[in-house]
Amino acid sequence: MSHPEIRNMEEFAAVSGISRPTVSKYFHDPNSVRKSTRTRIEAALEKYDYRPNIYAMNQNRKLTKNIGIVVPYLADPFFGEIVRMIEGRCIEAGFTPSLFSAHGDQAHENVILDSLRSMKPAGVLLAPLGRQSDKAAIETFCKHVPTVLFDSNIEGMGEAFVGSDNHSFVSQTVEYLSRTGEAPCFFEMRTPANPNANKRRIAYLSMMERLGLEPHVIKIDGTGWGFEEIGRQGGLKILADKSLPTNTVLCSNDRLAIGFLSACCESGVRVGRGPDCDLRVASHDDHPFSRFTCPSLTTAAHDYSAVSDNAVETLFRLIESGGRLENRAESLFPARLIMRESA
Amino acid sequence: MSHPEIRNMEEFAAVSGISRPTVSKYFHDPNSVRKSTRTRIEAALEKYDYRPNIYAMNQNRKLTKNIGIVVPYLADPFFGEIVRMIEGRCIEAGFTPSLFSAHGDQAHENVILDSLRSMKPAGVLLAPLGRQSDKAAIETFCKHVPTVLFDSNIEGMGEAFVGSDNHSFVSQTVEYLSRTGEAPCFFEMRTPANPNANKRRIAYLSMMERLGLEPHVIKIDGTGWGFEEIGRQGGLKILADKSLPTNTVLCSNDRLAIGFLSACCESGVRVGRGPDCDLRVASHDDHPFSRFTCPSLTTAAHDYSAVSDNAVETLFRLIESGGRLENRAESLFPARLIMRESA
DNA sequence: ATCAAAATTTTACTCGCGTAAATTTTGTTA
DNA sequence: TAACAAAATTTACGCGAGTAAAATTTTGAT
Repeated sequence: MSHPEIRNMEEFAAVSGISRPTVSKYFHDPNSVRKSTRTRIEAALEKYDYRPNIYAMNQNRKLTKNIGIVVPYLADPFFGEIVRMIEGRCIEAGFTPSLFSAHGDQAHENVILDSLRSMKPAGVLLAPLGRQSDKAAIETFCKHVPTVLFDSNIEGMGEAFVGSDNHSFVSQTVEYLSRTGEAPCFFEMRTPANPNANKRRIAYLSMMERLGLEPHVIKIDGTGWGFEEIGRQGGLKILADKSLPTNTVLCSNDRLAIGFLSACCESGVRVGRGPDCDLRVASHDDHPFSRFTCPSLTTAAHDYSAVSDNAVETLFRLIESGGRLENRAESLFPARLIMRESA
Repeated sequence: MSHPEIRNMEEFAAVSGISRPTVSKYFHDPNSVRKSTRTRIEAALEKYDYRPNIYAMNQNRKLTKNIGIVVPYLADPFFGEIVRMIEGRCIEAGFTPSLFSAHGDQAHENVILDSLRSMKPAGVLLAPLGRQSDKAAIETFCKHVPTVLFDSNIEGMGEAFVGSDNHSFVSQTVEYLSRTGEAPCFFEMRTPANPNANKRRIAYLSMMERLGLEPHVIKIDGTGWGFEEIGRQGGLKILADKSLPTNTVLCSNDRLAIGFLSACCESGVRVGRGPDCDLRVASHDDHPFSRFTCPSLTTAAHDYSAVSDNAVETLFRLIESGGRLENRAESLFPARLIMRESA
């Protein structure tokens, strides 16, 4: 343990018999000092458990080793999963990730961007709220901080976008559903929080047209980020109305589908592809809970790790090239159809 | 916008015609300077959008305005919910919350505690991994940083604990289940990640004894934080074995129950309290998804906001009293029985 | 108008570390 | 073993603020 308390790098350098700047070098890269020096520093570290003051460290640095991660809604385990992978990659690369959730609120997102700017991070991975985002605020932010957008794209903002290819999701589900049974209608929120929803609707319409099938889009009411409840209420309503045009429902995303399945259960509608079933339900995202619904949810899966890895790698490239890239690249990863019991 | 770029508080003070230390005071509390001064500073702020360097700010402060929030597993929306409430309270009170998730990993938890120490936070709200936690690391941490434990208690660590009263959860569910049908058996992981699980088992046993009923504890295998999958696998097994001693299953927590329900669905076991049902299933936590299971899950609910509010208030008291409290208080909040369709 | 108390502002010094430039050490070659 | 370039270390100075104590201004009562 530490007999005398070490207060700063000066004192630590003294007790380890090395000059302070050399100790400073050591903390930035242990391999940048002679082996004998390193050994002595590490011996002293054992005895005195000193750690540099991060505030003093970052004050005089042009670029910190911080990386900001911003997601729109952490109570959605989809983002929990993504964050876990992204944080891991950042730490491996020697960065310090800072996590923020807008919790579905625009004002909060702006506050986050604000405090993120003052952190002078090396870079930021931003999954914006989407429709609810304050575009001007995000644009200003991206001008000052090297930013890669992910999950949800906002045209022209950030130095790059990494996400999933919505067309790939929908084309696979629509193709599968219409090949194995009645063509699906499309179940979505009237005012989706997220631009991905719009792309999915468009993909549905174009896919149906290509297959020569008549599209049906069912728009349900509801605002906010409680998608399950919105899906459930919307589901209860259309099931009560018996207004479904087909026996196959394709939900825009898994969280809506989870709510819809709950409505089916409550309404006594049997979901599945068996002969005794009333309805087939499929969806998109491969939400962490989608395999535990009843019946388990047929869906199209994000390539979580490809998206995470690519987002992080893109950000690292961006940081290395000084915060700007020649052209704003959009990387879209294809989906993988996950066949389960619901369709 | 800003004609000349303002680089530091010195320059900003110059353009606003005030001395730098006064400007410094303003940023710590706008009401601590004369109104005329404030007006001039705010006018300058409009023109030059300057913001103090947080690293320089915190370097010379004995106490920062940061609050650390650590949870064991963010992909669990239970923690997403709690975090949302806690962050809100911290921001209201003028603190800056920093969020960390151990992602179910001890090494990661230790890394977090480590980097948290170097942030010199005013206080930390820590929901430890539990059984997987490195007790020594947590003890050391708590000696250096004012810490309030929440959700999952570790005897004697931190200056206080705030959580839910496990006995209240279990007594209500057991009482309800045994009053309205067969007495429940208790479904849990053989090696629970979390001390709450042990308290719940003990509460089950004592409650059953009090009611003069024979207890049955079913322990399923599995490790890690993928509780749903563990519950599902365990469920599939005992349903295949037909080894259930009663027609009523009380799961230790909702995530296990979600997996168990999925197993029931897959095995064709009808869950609910109706006459045509095979099994009743209930649980504890009121997980955000528990109302969307099929059938919806009867459970005992945490008082989310009471726990969040109390944890934050306790931490504020702790900070105000200089980091130590006379005695380590444990605040436990009772559960509320939520009757849904599954039991 | 006067003056002491209170509130505010300024002076002056500190904090802990980054970093360029100067210096010393190390390793290699002749 | 002398010479010398490369690597490592030290010297010396700066960063952007916090903060105690001194100086000043404002306030309020007479």
